[in-house]
Amino acid sequence: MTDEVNNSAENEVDVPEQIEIRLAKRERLNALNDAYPVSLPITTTIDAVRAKYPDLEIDVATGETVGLAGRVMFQRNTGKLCFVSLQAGSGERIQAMLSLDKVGEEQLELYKELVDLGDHLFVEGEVITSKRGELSIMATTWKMAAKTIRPLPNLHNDLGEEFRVRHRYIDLIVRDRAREVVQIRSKVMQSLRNTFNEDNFLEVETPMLQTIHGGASARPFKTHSNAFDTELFLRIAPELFLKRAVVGGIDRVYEINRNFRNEGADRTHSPEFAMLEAYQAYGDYNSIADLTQKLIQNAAQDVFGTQLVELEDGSINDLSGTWPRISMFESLSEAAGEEITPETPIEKLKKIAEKVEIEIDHPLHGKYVEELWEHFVKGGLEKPTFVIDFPVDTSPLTRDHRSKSGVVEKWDLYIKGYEQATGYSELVDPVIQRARFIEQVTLAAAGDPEAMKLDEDFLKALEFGMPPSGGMGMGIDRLLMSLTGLGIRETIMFPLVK
RNA sequence: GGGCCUCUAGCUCAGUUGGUUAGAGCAACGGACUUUUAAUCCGUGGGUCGUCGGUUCGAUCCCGACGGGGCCUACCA
Repeated sequence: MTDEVNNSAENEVDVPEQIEIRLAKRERLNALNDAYPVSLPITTTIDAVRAKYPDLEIDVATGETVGLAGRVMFQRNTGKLCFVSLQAGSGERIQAMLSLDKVGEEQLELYKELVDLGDHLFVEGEVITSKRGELSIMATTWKMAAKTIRPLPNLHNDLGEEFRVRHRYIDLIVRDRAREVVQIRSKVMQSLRNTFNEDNFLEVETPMLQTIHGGASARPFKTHSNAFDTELFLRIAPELFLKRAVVGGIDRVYEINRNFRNEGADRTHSPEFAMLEAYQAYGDYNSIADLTQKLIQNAAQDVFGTQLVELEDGSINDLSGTWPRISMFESLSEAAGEEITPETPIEKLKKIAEKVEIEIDHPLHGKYVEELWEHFVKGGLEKPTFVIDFPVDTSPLTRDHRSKSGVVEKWDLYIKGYEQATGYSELVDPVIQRARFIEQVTLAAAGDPEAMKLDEDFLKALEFGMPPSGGMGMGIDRLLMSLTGLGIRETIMFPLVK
C-alpha cells in the first residue's frame, strides 16, 4: 500500500489534479475505517423502496428504517443538511438526506469532505418524503461502500460516441438507453432459446478453434497452437460441425455463439459477431424459413409486447404477418425490365451492369446476378422479405432446386434493407458436395482469398449419411439492430476498438 | 485500398486571420447556507492545444509524417 502511494507521488506530474485529490480521500477513508468494505448492513434495494412507496404525500415519515447503497449521481450540500441522489445498477434513483441533528457534526463534516460524485455510498435511515415530496432516506449513518478515484463525466452533456464505446462501463452508468440495450439483448437471447426449446431443438457448442475453416466465404483470423505445433483458425461459421451433429442424429440442433471474420468493420460489420445457426432434419428451406420468422416475431413479442417495433429514429419496423417470399431471378427480371435467368449469358449481365454503372469484377455468373439484384431490388424492400432461389455457383453448401434448374434452394431474409439471415435446403449428397468443394479450391487457386477449403473429415461425415435438412444462420447483432435501429457497435456491449 | 474531415481541461465544447497570461459550463479546491432536485452565492486552482519533425524572430494555429476517431468510396454471404 505504501508502495502505491510512493508510485503515485513519483507519477505526480502525470496524475490529474482530481485523481490526486480523490486518492488522498481514499487514504483518509482507509485510516478512518475502510474505503472498500467487504460487506455492509444492506436490508433492501433502491428499486424495492421505490416500488413499495410509489406515491407518498409530502413531508411524511414511514417509520421504516432501511440500509441501502447506490452510486452518488448528484450532491446538494447546504451547511447543516445534505442531499444526495443514489443510483442503483438498474438506473433507479433515490434521494438520501444527511442532517446535522441525525448524523452529528463529525459525520456530517466527514461526509462533505470525503464523498464525491461517482462514489458508492451506503446509508441507513428512515424512509421519508422531503418537504418537496421527494422520496428520501433520512440517514442516521453513512459509510463509504466503494471510493471512486476518477471523476464521472458531467451528466449534462451527451458523451461522445468514441468515449461511450471505449468506456462502456461509464456509458452504462450515465445513459439509460445503454442499460436498456443490454437488457433487450439479454431478453432477445432468452426468447430465441425459448422458441427453440418449444420446438425440441438442442443447443450445442462446436469448436471455435478449427484446423480448417469452413461454412462460409470469409477471411479467417489465424493463430497457432503450441501444443500441436500447428496453424489454427478462429471459426468463420459453425456450419460444418453442426451438420456433423445432424449426421450423428442430433436432428434438431442450434448454436448461438461467436464467429470471427478478418474483414472490414463498419456500421453493419464487426470482426467478431454473434451468430445463430440451426439445422432441422427432415426440414427444408421452407420449414426453416417458417422457423426463422417465428423466432424473430416471438422475440419482438416477448421483448416489446408487439410485432410493430419502434426504432431509435422513431420509425416503426413492422414484423407482423406472413413475410413474402420472392424469387431472386423473377424479382430481378421485373425490376430490370428484361428477362434474366440462370441461362442468361454473362455478357448480357455485364452489359446491364455497365448500363446502370455498377462495376463487377468476378468470374462467377451468380455473382453478377446477386450484384444486379442488390442494385435493382434490395433497396425497395419494405417489409421483411425472403428472397429465394439463388444462383448455384455462389452457394456451394446448398442443394439444387427440386424443380428449377440453375438455382439452389436458398433464401436470404432482408429486414430494413439488411441481410438478416440465410437459409438452405442443405446439400447432403457427399459426391456433389465434394465436386462443389473442388470448384471452390479452383477459385482459391485462382486467387480468391475467401473461397472455401476442402474439408475431408466433413465430407467423410456426409458419406455416412446426412438426412435431408433445412438450415439457417442469423446474425444476432443484426437482429438487435433490426429490433432497435441502432448501429452494430451499440448492440455489442464491448465492440473491438483499436 | 482510395478520398475528405477531425483531435483544445476529468466531461461537453468555444477560441487563436501566427504574437506576452488559451476561455465557458459542469466537475475539483476554499468559504457561506437545515428542504435541495443540473441547488444557490463569493473566491481559487487546473492545459505538453494527439505525437514527432519542418517553416518562422515567434507555432496550439501554416506544412509534413505518424497515431486515434469519423464520413464517403471500394472490398465483404
